[in-house]
Amino acid sequence: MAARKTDTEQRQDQIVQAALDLINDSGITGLSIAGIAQRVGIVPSALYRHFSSKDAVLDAVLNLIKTRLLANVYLARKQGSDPLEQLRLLFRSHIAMLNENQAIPHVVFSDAVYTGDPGRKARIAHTIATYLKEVEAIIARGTEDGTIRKDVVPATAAVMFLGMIMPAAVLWNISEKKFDIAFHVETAWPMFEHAVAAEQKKEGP
Amino acid sequence: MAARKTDTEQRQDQIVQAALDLINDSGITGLSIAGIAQRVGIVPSALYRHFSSKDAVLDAVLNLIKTRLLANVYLARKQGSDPLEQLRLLFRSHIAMLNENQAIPHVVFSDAVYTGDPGRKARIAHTIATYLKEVEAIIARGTEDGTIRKDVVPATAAVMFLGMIMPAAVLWNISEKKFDIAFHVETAWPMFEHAVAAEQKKEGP
DNA sequence: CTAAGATGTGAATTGTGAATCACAATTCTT
DNA sequence: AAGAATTGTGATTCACAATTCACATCTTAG
Repeated sequence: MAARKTDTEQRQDQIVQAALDLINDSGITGLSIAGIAQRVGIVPSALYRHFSSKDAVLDAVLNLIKTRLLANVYLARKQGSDPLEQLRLLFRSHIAMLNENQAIPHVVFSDAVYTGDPGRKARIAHTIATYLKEVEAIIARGTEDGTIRKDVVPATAAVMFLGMIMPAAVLWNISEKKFDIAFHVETAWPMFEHAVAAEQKKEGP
Repeated sequence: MAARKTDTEQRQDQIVQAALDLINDSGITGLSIAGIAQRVGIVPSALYRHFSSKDAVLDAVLNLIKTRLLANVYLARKQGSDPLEQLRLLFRSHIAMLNENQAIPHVVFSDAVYTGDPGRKARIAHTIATYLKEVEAIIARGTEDGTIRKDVVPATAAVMFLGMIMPAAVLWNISEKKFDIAFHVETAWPMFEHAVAAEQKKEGP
């Protein structure tokens, strides 16, 4: 049954990914060294060859999440032609991300993350703050180029942007996937646009 | 050191309140039989005279939260003259509630709540759904009496209403209370109003 | 090929927190 | 006030999960 020996670097990646998957399935509560090890195909004690502690694994997971979140932002910024379009893309991709990455709300909202290293809470706060700053910057650019109304407060609009995603994630998760997320995306965006856009887009002929 | 003997009913109230307080302070993770007992002033094993298990305590806490949430809605509905005003009042009181009741987001978001009784998740889902239905009903009344635009989808608007509160709660909590929640209330509401109201309120002369 | 280093394994250790139980102290009933 | 019922206590059990450790096995540099 001996597992094939593998580079620490690869193992670390496998472990972090397994941890993320495990959180997706069973939440933070279900995150155990044994569970991770099983998914990776090694024995629990072997995991300590690659991470010094469970906390260290959790930190690595948080880093991965941070990376993915920000990658999303950069992609949207690159692909969208104007600020409003960039936000729309970000909104859609972020929602699409929920399927595979329920772990994000699980980890970010759960206080299980806070016990242990006290610096971790600060680091999560920093990640969220960074994400919000990015959104805020997009909005600020929108107020400058006229796509977004001048009286919109970028910081607040950024929080409300998050407010389209966060409740949707929670509802979708808590309702056993019964919450109609596609409908939400279609109807929430026009509302948000109405709240911030300088002029409404006309539809039809 | 023997604690004074007290009616089970009173003790149950004390225990639920202590549990709620404990969650406020230390999150779901910090919720322990020992911790609750200490706050109540009894010994851990004594708690089992009043609740059959930790799960039973948690269920009682959820009930308390449900009651408080809905009480908020009924009060706002009673005091507000028109639907939009009712929403504004609900928003403010809900935010004000955050100080004492951080436990609500803690409990709702934490998956610690889901492990154990599988019916609990459903019950939480039901509570949130009920809350949303109430908000939705207010909005629907608004579209009828003309305070809210006809093209606003009540269900979506209700989720976005929640979206003003939920991220604020999380940010406030995660930033060690540094998030400027008063500012958020002042600036988010006009945005929401702009998104749904039939006409903007005029300011100044 | 072989020794050193890296990785994997199973058993044992430790800590934690929920739950149980026999017994003690109190409150209540009559 | 005596006995029953209720509530409180301390010791203890139980399950579970993280971590450590001595030893086994693989990989690779030389």
